[in-house]
Amino acid sequence: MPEEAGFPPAKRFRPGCGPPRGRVLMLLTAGGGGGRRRPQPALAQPAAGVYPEAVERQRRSLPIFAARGQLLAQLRALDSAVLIGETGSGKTTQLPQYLYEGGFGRQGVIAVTQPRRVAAISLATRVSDEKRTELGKLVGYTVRFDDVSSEDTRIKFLTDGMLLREAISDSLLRQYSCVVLDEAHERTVHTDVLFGVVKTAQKRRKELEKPPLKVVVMSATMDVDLFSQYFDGAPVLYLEGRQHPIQVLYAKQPQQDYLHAALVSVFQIHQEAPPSQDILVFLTGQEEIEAMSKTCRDIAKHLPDGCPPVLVLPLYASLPYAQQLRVFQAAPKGCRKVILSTNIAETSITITGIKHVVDTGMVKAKTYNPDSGLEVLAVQRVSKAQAWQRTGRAGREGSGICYRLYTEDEFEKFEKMTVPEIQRCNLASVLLQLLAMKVPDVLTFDFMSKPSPDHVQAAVAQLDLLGALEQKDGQLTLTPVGRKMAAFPLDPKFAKTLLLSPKFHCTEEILTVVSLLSVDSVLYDPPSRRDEVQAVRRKFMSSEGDHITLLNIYRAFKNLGGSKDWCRENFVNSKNMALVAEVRAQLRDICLKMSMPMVSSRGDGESVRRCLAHSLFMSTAELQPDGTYVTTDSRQPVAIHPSSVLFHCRPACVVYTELLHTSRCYMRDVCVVDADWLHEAAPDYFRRKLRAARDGAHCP
DNA sequence: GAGCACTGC
Repeated sequence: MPEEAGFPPAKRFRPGCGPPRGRVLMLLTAGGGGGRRRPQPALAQPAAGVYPEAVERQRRSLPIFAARGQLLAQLRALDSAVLIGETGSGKTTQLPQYLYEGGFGRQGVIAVTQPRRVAAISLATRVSDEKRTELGKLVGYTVRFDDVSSEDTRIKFLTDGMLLREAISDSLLRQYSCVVLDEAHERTVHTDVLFGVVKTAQKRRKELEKPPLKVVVMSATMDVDLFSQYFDGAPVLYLEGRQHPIQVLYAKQPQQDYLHAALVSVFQIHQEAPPSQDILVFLTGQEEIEAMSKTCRDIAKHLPDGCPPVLVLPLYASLPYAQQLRVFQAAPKGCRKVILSTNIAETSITITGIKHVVDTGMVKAKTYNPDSGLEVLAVQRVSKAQAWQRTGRAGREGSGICYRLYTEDEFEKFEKMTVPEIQRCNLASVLLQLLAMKVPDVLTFDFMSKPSPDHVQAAVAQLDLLGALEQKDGQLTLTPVGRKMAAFPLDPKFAKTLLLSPKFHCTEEILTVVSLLSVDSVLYDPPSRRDEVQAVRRKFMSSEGDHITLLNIYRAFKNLGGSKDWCRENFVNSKNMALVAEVRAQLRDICLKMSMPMVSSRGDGESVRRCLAHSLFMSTAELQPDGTYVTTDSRQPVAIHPSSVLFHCRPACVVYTELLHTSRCYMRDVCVVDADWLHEAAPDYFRRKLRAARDGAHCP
C-alpha cells in the first residue's frame, strides 16, 4: 500500500496571497456578492437565462461591473489600458459590451483576440446571447475556416493569429476602433507580435491624424509592469475574481521520483477524501501518462475493502477525440475520476468537478537552438506562474486542494514566468509576416520581450536561403517570391515548396503533402496494438519515404470515400484527416488566386521528391560510412526517427522536415533524394558547405 | 538503433 506522502500541515491561501500581482495602480473590489456564476472561456455555456432582466441582473453582479464607469472614462482619456482580472471577474464577456455601450463601436469594430479557436467561438456565442442578438450580427467571430461576422458586426472575437493575418493586408487595422488582447499572460507568439503591431498602428494612426486605436491588454495576475511599461505607462486596473479558496500543500522534502510521489499522493487522497471528489494529476507526456494509467489501474484492483473504485482517464492532445471526451463525463456514483493529463488541462481543457490537483512541477517543453536549427523537447521545471495556473484548476466549482510534489524552497527557486514562446521558437514565420506588413526595420522591431539577435539572424538566414529576402536601401524587404510565400498560412519552407511545385508538375501532390505536414499527424499509433498498426500500414508504405507514404494514405482515404470506418480500420485519426482536407482546400484557393497552374504528376513520386529536394535542400542529411547520418548544414549527427517508414533503411541522402532532439537528435518526415538534385537546386550553397567540411577536416 | 508538450494562420 502507498506509504505516507509527507505533506506539512495545510497552508491556507486565498486570492490575494497567491500569485504575485505586480504593481497595481488602482484597486477595485467586487460590488455585491452572492452570484456564483463565472464565465468559462473554454466551454460553451448558455447565457444566464431567456429573460432579459435575469441577464441584466447577472451582468450587474459580476465584479467588473463596479469598475465600468472608471474604465470607460479612462479609455476615453487614454489610448491604452491594462486590465488584470482573475478567473470569474467577467472581464472577457463584459468589457467588449461596455466598450460598445460606451460608443466605441461607432468609429469601427471592437476586436477581442483569444489564443484559441474554441474560446473565440464560445465567447462570441455567449456575448451575442447576453445581447439577445443573432450570432454573426452585432456580435460575431472570425477564426480560420469559420467566419461568422457581417457588416453589422461591432464586437468581433478573433484568434490572435487571425488578427495578425488581417494585419498583413492592413497594418493600420483600419476597420477597428479598439483591440482587446485577452489572455495576454499566455504570451503566445501571435499575441506577442500583435503587441508590436497594435502599438505601431496606434502611432501611425496618430501621425496620419486618423481615428485613434484603443488597446486594452487583459491578463491574469502576471507581467503587469511589463504590459504597462510597453504601452507607455498605461494605467493598470485590477479586478477581483470569484475563484474559490484553495489549500496549497508542499512536499516536506524534495522528491527524487515525481512519478512515485504522484502515485502515492493519488492513493492517499483516494483513501481519505469522499469519492465524489475528482483528482487531476499534471504529468509530462503520452508515454508517461499511459504507463501511469496502467499502474493506477493495477493498484486500484488491490485496494482494501470499503475503498471506492477509481476511473483512471488519460488526457493528452494526440489522444483520439472520443477518448478525450470521456474526461467530461461524470464517473459512476461512488466512483472517483482520476485524470492524468499533460498541460493541456492547464488552459485548453477545463474539467468541472476537480477538487484535488496533484502538481508534479514538471512539464515537457520545446526550446529552439538557432545555431543548429535544432528543436529540443525536454522535461523541465514549470514556472511559478504555471504552477499557480495548475493550482487554480482545483478551485473552479468550490474550494479545492493542490498538492505540490516539491518543497516550498524548491518552488521559490522556480522561474517567475515561463519564457515567452517568441524567445524559444523558430522566427522565420514571424519575420516573414512582419516583412509582409512592411515593417520598416524588422531587425529592430519593438518586441515586448526581444528574441536574441542569434534567433533573428538564424531566421533571416533561413528566409534568405528560401529566396524570400533582398536588401533595398540598406533595409530588408521581401522578394516577389517572399511576398507570395507570406500569403500562405504555412511554415515558410512549405510555402516555398508549394510555389516551386508547378515547375515539377506536382502542385496537386504538394498541396496534399504540405497540408498533411502542417496539421497534427493523421496517423494513430496506439502502442498496445503496434503489430496490427504495422500490418495495416504496410500497404501504404513507400520506399521513397514518409512524404510519399502520407500521399498514399491521403489518396486511399479520398478514393474510398473517406469514411470514419475506413479511418478506424486503418488507424487514421479522422478528425485530423478532415482538417487536412480543409487546409488543402484553403491552400488551393490561394494558389488559384495567384494563377498557379493546377498540375498533377499522376502518381509519379519522383517529381514530388525532386520538388522537395529543391525547396528543402538546407534540411538534408548524408549517410556516413559507419551507417550514421550527419546534417549537411551543420554536420550535426542525426538519426531517422523511429516513426519514419525509413527507420530500418539507409538511403545515402535524405531531406527532412523537422529536427527534434528528444533522447537523441531525430529527423522527422524523411524523404529519399538524389544528391545530384540537391546540387542542382543550390549549387553555391553546396559548394560552400563542401569547402567548410573540407576545411573543418584539416583543422578540427 | 527504438518514440512525439501545446496552440494557431
